[in-house]
Amino acid sequence: MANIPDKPTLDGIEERWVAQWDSDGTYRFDTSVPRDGVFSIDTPPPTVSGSLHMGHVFSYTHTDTIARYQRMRGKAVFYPMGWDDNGLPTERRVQNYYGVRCDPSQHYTEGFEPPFRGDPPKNHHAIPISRPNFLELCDELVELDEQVFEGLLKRLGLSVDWNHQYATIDERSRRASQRAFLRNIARGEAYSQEAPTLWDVDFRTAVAQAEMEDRERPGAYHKIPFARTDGDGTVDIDTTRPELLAACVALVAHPDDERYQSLFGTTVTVPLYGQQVEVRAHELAQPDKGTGIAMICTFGDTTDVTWWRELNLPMRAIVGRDGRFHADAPDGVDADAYAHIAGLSSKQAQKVVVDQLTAAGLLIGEPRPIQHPVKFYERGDRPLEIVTSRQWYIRNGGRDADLRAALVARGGEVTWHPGHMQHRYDNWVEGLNGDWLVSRQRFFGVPIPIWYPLDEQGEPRYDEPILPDESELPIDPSSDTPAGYVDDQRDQPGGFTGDPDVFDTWATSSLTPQIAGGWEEDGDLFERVFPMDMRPQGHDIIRTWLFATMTRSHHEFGCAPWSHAALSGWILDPDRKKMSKSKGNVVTPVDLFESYGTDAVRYWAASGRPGVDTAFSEDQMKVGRKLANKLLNVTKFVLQFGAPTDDRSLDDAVTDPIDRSMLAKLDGVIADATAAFEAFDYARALERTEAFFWWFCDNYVELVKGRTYDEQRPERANSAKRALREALSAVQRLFAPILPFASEEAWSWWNDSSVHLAPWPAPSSDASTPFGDPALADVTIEVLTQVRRAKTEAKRSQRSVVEVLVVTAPLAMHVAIHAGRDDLVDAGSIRNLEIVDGETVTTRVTLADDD
RNA sequence: GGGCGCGUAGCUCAGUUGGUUAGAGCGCUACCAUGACACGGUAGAGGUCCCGGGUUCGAGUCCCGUCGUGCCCACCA
Repeated sequence: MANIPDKPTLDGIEERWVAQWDSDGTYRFDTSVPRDGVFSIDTPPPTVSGSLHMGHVFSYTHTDTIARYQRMRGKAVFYPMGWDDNGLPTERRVQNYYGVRCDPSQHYTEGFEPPFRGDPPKNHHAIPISRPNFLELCDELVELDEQVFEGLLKRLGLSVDWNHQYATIDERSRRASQRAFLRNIARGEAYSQEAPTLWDVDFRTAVAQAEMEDRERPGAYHKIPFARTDGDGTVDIDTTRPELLAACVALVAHPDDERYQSLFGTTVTVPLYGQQVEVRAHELAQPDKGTGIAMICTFGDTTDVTWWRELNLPMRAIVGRDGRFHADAPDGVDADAYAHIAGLSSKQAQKVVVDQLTAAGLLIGEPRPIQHPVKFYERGDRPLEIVTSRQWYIRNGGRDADLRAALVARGGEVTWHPGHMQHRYDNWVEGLNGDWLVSRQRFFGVPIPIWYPLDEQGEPRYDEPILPDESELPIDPSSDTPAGYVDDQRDQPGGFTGDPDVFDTWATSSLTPQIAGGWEEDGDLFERVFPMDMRPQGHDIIRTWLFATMTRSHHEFGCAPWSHAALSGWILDPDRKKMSKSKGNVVTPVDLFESYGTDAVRYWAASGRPGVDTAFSEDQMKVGRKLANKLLNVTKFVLQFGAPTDDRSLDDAVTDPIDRSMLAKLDGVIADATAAFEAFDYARALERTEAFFWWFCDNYVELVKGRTYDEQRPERANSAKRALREALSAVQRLFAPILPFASEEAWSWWNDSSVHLAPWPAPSSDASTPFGDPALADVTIEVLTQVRRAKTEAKRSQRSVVEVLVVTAPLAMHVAIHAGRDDLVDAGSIRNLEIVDGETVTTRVTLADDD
């Protein structure tokens, strides 16, 4: 305390304060505080297999400002950190880092040493290793990555309580994930089903609706004639997927379509393959598309699935899980014709079929190229196929209007920041067309905790799954044995088999409030933090993370998992395009922390309003650095006068109307900043505080500086000193959530404990009896500005002396000018001041000659 | 096709129930070493608030429409 450096500097303060906060436990969550004194945050777990990028810096800063504000308001802030290490990105990173690949057929090797730790040579062939060995390497690498991330996030100044950490693949998460799922099953909210499923043929896994995206791809309409069975000519259809003719099970047209009325119920013959299919009517058929009549295949797209299901059509599946056409022809299909496409990929098959059609004269005209949206897995490179497979689902309203309505209503229980983001949630939930597919055919993930009995033929009895007891969790059904069986019975007729699949990563990350809050593990903690106060996240994952979390909480607890959802925007390149990964990595966050200081980078982040896409701007960081620097310097200035010795109240000690005016203005700023933070609008709070701060430094401080130095009149000097310290204290605390390092540094020069544990500033007066007139000082400042202008225009120093200043002002303002008269004379170096009556505030400045 | 944003100074953006002369920062220009700060300070130039209607005494702000732009969703024959 009272340890003011001669030359304040921002350099090195991050390292110093991070260490101090760590050792002081400044951000430790007080586990004894009851729920209503807690502010809990459902922190997004970053994917640790990537690198920290500007998007993290941006959105984590936003959350941190709210956390710090709430802490200063006296809340016990539960601010945990999670690591998302569950899923494909980790799987890939482990492969690339160690030069291995997971091969479930391999046996576990005790003490396995990977061939490389980092950067295997390009020509290295990945070594196949067992699933347990692979998972061990995952754990090892994830641990390393997490340490790096923790260091970076501390450097960013996050006020996380590092005692509360979890990883989405750790034992606690696996247990929570399996437990929640078993309860979903018990209540009928989860079920397995053999059904057509969107399938990525490269990843060999099923894909959920939330993970799909449309991409515009070139295609072509092929017009193909189907011979009417009654011999009365042909029915021409348009298709972009002629290779699926063998999978055709019906034709369909709209029930009201005049052209096809007479055809409904009749049959036609599929060209090349000869199967007879019926012409059916369905509302989804669009008369204006193609010829208005379409072929239904099993399956070309999701509409086919709907038609197939609703019209009770037969199945002629031809595409396998590897993306290749089955070896054998489906029922009713000419085997010789089918042999031409057996074993081919869709793309190869299309070429063959088109050639055959052309040769047979069955292609009407040329194919007409079009651009059309095609469904892809968001990580995939080839269009999704639809294959039939057994999968697990969790009900999410996609097939149940009541549940859907209930989930939309849950969305209404959450306050959205910004509010319009709720539309995206509603939009998504209302557009669901199926339940949530949670099983994935991957290795690294939380295993689905299910076994199946095998019948005498060795076939699983899926309708009688064997479930573990909750007390056994987490389990891995591929290595653990269910109660009542011995391990020798695994995969034997009459024995059992483990479900080979793992959960979708969202099935686990949808439980972050439960995992972080200690659900069923630490009941005392859980009661204090759940439902949580805040879910911060990107708006791009409303349909996945946010909705999934809502769904799980709805099923398990019958409530929304949080009361506020804060959606952050994107980082854009300076040219307003979405910032690409490659560009974002050119300048790393750490480089920026070192160039401008962390506070400066946070200043840039906090100037991006909630939910608004924000341009990356080093210029803004420069401004932030300037601001942080100014905060240190003005603190030094104010504190150099020493602590006032009188013990009078602020109201008694601050006697000068200019000082009281400043404090009244400050009260307004505190009220605005508080209201803004209450509405999660850190950007507005910053803006208000910053505007006041520059006004304070440039005008108020300059105006009262002379008086503060004036030892001849201690009463007047004391008023200024008290007002300066009062304002400084408030400003440091107002900035603390945004600029935690500079605020702490400046605060530490005259306080013993952390600014981050100091109470959020309160107005020094209430609205009914204001401290003063906030506008009063501005009259004097306006006159001072005009004097400065005169000096600038005369190209003279601001210190040059004004021989005579004549101020013209309306009579009503004379009181204000008289109030600031002495300060004005001092700040403007004015020898003679006259005040006369007039319409507006104008000045006539007569400068003294240079000496 | 449905939904949601955004369009204010060269740039990035404020502008909270409609209320005098539309603001800030950056950038630009000129000037100043003044006792907290040269990682400083002072001032200046710069705007048909996308366009067109309407409501109103009064519209950047409210209503209708057009245009531009971005995102989300959608059954893709």
